[in-house]
Amino acid sequence: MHVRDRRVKRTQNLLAQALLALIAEKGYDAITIRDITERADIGYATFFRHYRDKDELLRDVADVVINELLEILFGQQPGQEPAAVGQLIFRYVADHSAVVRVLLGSRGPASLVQHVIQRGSENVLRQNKPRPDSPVPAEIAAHHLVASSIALIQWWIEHDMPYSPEHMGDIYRQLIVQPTLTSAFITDPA
Amino acid sequence: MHVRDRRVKRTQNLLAQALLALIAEKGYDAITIRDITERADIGYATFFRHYRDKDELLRDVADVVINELLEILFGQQPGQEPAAVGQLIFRYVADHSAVVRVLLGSRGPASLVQHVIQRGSENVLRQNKPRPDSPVPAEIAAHHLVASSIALIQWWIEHDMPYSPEHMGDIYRQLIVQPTLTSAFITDPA
DNA sequence: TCCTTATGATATACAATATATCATAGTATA
DNA sequence: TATACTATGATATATTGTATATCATAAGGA
Repeated sequence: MHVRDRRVKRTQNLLAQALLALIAEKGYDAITIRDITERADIGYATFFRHYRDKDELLRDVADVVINELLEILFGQQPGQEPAAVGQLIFRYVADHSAVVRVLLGSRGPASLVQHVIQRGSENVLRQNKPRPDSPVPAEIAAHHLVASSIALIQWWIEHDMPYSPEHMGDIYRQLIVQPTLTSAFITDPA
Repeated sequence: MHVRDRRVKRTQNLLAQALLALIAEKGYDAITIRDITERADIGYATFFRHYRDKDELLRDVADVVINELLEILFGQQPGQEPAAVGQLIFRYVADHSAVVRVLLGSRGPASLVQHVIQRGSENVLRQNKPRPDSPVPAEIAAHHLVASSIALIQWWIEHDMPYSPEHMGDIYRQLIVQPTLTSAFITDPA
């Protein structure tokens, strides 16, 4: 597989850049393929010579970022200090925040989940007293609590609920509630 | 505000039921408004007399579930045992799994995030040894690790990165890595 | 240079959204 | 129960966006 035709590379690059710019401007759903091709200054029909639809283009753009992040997370030799990985992740995100923001910025019905997390977090903050000396801000802890609860529910549902609600309640407490409360909130002695 | 016109109630109910059924059949994106109205046996134009678009109908359906879940989580008197809340959540989800599955079932670009979580989880499982006696299954722990990492990144990005990568690395370790590793995996003594 | 192929411009078929109109049937309320 | 109200169904239509085909031209690879 030699070097691709320069024209193909150029076109796909222009389309990718145009998509990212447009998402930042008006969100993914509102974008038409004509929007993309006009912004990229590319013929409309040319789009379909490269991608079946918008989603396929987005996937192509995302793959680059995904692979780099996975490389950071798991590309290192085993036995290396895993303590620094956290910093590496957030440094990478900071360096590529424009793209990451676009890829994580959910909208449409997906923003429903975001809405739930938002409302849930506010409730958590309202009903818990933050621990003053904690390095974990209460706002982050609340967001973490709700977001990972939803993720856990999501896993359970998508795997057809293989464990009982009681068992899941245990997991939920051990993996999410207990660590979050002890590290960021003042636990109420019942 | 008296009781609404029975016809309105009936129409909106039929539309909601039709939407849920169709999502389960072929996914949200593939559904057209004509699909919904035909399934509901409702005139096409009638849809727009109630909702601006598909998303508005979905939001309407979702609000019911969201409010019930928040009620379970935060509707109780303070000072009550918070240990049982986990069970309550998962019991509720089990009882309403059809709807919850639909609402959490991400689509379009949102499914990109799901894809990343999937790939990330596989890597975590590959590179860590599960603790045999843990009540937390390795598969769940891996999913939790990756999903809540992404959620944390999402919070950071959406709040314009108010803390340094080093600080976020600390939070990440304390809130996510350390609890997950100690409860489900055999920690490698460096 | 010569052959290949990607692109631009254009036309067209098609699907889906969104709105308007009007007769009819179902509802609320006095 | 009679009356005024309004939601609905059926239909037509304008508009927008997708997807594909064709052909001349320009750019690229060997």
